[in-house]
Amino acid sequence: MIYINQLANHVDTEITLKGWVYNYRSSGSLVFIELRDGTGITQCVVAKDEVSEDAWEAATSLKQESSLEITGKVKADERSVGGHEMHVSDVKVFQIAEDYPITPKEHGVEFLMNNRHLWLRSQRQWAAMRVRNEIIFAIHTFFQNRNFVQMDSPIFTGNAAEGSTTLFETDYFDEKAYLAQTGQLYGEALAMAHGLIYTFGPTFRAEKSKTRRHLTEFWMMEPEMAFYDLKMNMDLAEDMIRFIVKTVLEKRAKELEILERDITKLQPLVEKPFVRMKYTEAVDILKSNETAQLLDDMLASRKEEEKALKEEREVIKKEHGSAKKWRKKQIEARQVEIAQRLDQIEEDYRNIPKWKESAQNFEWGNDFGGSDETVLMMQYDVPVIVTHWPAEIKAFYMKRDETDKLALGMDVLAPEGYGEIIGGSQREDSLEVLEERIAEEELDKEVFEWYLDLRRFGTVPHAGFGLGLERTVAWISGLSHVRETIPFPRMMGRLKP
RNA sequence: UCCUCGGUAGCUCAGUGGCAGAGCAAUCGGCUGUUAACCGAUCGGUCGUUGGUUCGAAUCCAACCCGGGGAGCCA
Repeated sequence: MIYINQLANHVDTEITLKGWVYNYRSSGSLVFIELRDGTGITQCVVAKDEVSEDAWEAATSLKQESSLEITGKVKADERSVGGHEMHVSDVKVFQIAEDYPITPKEHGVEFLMNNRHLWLRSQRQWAAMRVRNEIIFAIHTFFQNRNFVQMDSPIFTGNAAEGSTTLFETDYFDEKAYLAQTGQLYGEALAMAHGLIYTFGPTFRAEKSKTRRHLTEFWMMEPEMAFYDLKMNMDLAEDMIRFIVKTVLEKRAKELEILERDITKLQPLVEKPFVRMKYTEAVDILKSNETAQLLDDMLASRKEEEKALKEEREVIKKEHGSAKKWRKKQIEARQVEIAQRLDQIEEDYRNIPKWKESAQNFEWGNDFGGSDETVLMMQYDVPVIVTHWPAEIKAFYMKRDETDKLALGMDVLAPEGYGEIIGGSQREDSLEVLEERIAEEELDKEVFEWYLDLRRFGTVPHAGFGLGLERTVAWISGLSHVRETIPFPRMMGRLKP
């Protein structure tokens, strides 16, 4: 089989491609077929007087997503997508697809989600899945090269790991079982067996979150390392993220281009070190005059943008009446764009004062809200690692610093408002302290006995973290919603397809 | 659970009290270099549902259903 992404090796030779019609245009005795075969898209040109009557009949009967086999000579052609073109000598149809629902026009979210099984064939979705795959492969490469062993944590568990989150309950032979919300506690057991391990699998959260950052089923990669402290944990997380970003930039440039990703936003973190700060510093920054000023400036720049957009809208509105048809379309498209941006600005007007208030009045001891993360991250072009959190707002298993007030947790926040992509910590390694915590939080000690064994039999300092795959894919791809970063997203109210 | 925006043709939308509309898709015809091709014609409706106000409701009111964004919670 020859695939479209290998066309450069077959210029001026006759080959056969198998695939689907991505788009179709005809012009009298010429037919242009944009063929996709899973590896890419190329244009195939069929000329009536160069093919048999049967082949011409087949070519003119094609519709979007029809499946077919095309034979022809590969030509280098600048005019064509991908830089190559097929001069067709024969066309064989597998099936003519009738009324493919997703046309090359715009569609709404609900419609596309209902047709997710078909939407995956579209260019942007295709590119996003390729980036996802590259990220997964980069993660495995990174850890395998460092002698980590990939092991799997169970999906059915008998108890919640942290007590706080809502879990999916299932019936397990008349016993209650929950779908795992993290593999971490198991990861710790595995690290005590192999030293360096990572788990990679689906996790489940039954929270009723309807936002662009949440799924009920998502994939998490969780390394756990014996003899690692917080500093080593941070270094590992930073090295890993840098490796992932570097790899995607190198190997998936074409996909990032399809996704219209502004890669200058990713390049800084290939060379620059990440920003590291303690929670207390982060709070100071949030409450600072500089942050307040930044938000005021943001509001002012929105006002200017709004004025400019409204002026532009008036100008093109006048032009519209006497414009030629193609220009009219261009104007109409631009008007939709302007309307959308104005809506966004309208929302910013409502949000920015709230963000400012939330940041200015932030009280030490609280967890950061979504807006606080955004406001903090507006000030950096590389990820920020926040450590030393108030112990009360962090999980019982996190080790505390010498003051006993601060947990040695770390959150890695991605730039551009993508939020928390990593949460991790150095783990509490003292049996006594851990027993105290469990009592304090009124957790059922019984279910943690096996976990406490890890502290009874050769306990060591250790640390680990969890990387949210979909948030990472969204950030690197520049996608605004995690639902486009997984083939079949599961979220509140969405179980099909 | 709460806040907020929305639901009109297969799709994307316009229509804010007085004849149900446009573009795309589909169907037919035209065109030898198209790039979301273009040009002409045809087809296409339970205006989310139920009830109310009104001479008259897609439009106003109420309840409910469904979806988007956000809060809380989190990766």
